[in-house]
Amino acid sequence: MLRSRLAGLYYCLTKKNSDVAKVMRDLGFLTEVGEDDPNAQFRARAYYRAADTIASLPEDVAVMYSRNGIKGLLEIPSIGKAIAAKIEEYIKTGKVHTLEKMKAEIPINIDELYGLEGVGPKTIRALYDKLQVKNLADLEKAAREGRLRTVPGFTERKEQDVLKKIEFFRTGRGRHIIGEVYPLIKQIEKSLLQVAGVKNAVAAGSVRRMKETIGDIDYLVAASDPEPVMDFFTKMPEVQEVFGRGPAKAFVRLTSGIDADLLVVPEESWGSALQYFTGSKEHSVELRKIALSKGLRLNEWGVFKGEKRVAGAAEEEVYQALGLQWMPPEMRENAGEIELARQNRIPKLVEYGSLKGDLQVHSENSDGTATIEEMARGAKAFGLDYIAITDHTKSLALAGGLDGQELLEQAQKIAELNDRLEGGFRVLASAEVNIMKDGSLDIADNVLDKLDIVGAAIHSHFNLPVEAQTERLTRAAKNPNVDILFHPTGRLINKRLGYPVDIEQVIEVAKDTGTVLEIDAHYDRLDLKDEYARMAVKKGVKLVVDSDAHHPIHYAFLMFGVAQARRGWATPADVLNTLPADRLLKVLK
DNA sequence: GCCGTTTTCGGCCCGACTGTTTTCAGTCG
Repeated sequence: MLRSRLAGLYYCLTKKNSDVAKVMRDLGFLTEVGEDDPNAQFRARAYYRAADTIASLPEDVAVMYSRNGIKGLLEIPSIGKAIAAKIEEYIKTGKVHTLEKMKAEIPINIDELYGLEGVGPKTIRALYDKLQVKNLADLEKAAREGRLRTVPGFTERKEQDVLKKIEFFRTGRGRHIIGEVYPLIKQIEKSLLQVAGVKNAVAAGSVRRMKETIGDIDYLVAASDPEPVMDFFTKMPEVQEVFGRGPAKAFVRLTSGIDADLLVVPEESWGSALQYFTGSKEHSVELRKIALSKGLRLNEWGVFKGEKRVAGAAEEEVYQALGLQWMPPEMRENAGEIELARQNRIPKLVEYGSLKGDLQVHSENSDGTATIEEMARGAKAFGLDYIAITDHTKSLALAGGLDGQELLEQAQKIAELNDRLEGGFRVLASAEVNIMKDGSLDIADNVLDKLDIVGAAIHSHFNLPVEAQTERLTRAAKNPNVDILFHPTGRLINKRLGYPVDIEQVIEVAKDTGTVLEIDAHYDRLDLKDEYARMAVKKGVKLVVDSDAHHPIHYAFLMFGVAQARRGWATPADVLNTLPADRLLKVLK
């Protein structure tokens, strides 16, 4: 008895929402693949919905279960009796009988086959039944041997398509880091605006929502005659291959390996089309349900009452027709924003271009490529009023880290530079102090307290267990000289997960100590990520958005950091470097 | 499988594009 209770407790502590959500997604997927009855798609959808809900819960379902049992689970929307029982089973035993049975019946590699573009559940079923295709390798082999075309629905051409898609999937070109493709996206947007007859053009989709990575680019164009736009788009020099083209929609792959869609609508549908093409899908689905409940119908062409269009030209009027306040695209993830819109309580988010300073900037004195003065003048030209020079410290030898004496000398030079700089621009003496394995710092407190501002960061021992890593980070936060934790989770998007850390505990400690958490705006990092930024904002922990510039052109990264702050629902009051330097320093005292 | 100011049963978001379908299923966003 005791043993089983302990086992239960163990699972409670180890099953994260992402694990439970994965189980739900697998159940949904196998339901779609394995069952033919017309209701299967709705059961699958119920599983997917539950997965999404669980993934975005602020607290682990396992913890909620340990507190209130099944009853607690049933209070979660889109979780009913059957799914609650499965979650309970999973928390207690680490398995779900139904799922195991399905997996035994159709032993396919879900992770590999789910999400392969153009190959849906029905196709996967046919492939398994006819050719025993269980994974990507099987699929590739069957395609190469020309066996795919024996499956109904497949032709030689589709066989070739599958091979291309496998290649695309393998080379990891599925999702692109937004900062890497943003210039290209904007360049094409601009050239679409130049096409004769075009009234408006914008990259919608995840680009407009400013997600950290994007799957494809969704261009929306307003024009009365789609033909010339379609022609221009499919023949642009950036296009490698045209996948499809209808009267008002086209799909292409660009030479840079990213897919782009185009939709052309008349001006009177611009707003509804913009809403539709911006998404997220989940957000749009909710809007359409609201439309239905009001006796309306929402699609990309407008909001309709019967046959009559009652809104559609502007996004604002679409939301208004549904009884909702308009909201910034960065919030549209169906994560509570619709309820706020209903109550007219959408927060005023921190604005692009509203940052007055940048608190993580490197110079050539460590691993930067410009002098402090060049970084200062670059920041001024960019429109900032101050920067903090945060060169690395001595234990980061690779980056040419400074020791205490060198930091103090640098502070003296910064003071002299400030006298020389015109227009009230200010450079703050600072450092990106290295957090050691035990959470201590590599620079003495009697040096740190002479700097204007101190950031601390982890650059080593990434593989400590979560408890040790959390302790290490919170110990640094508790040092009264530390003002900011830089890039708090250490992740590199698409390259490195980041060290394991209990971010909720870090946020708790930051709240107690008044430590500020950074959103490092470098597009590789965007750390804190949107979700964690929102947790911090919710708890009242202050943020700063920094470029992590190693050259003056890197100040342009700040917009991606502001985007993450906005995705975290941060207002100007939540982001301290929207303040002038003197007020910022006062807050940090 | 979930859910209910029309319903505890019968719905479940909506439209475009593709292929070989000559009236629709599969897939996508």
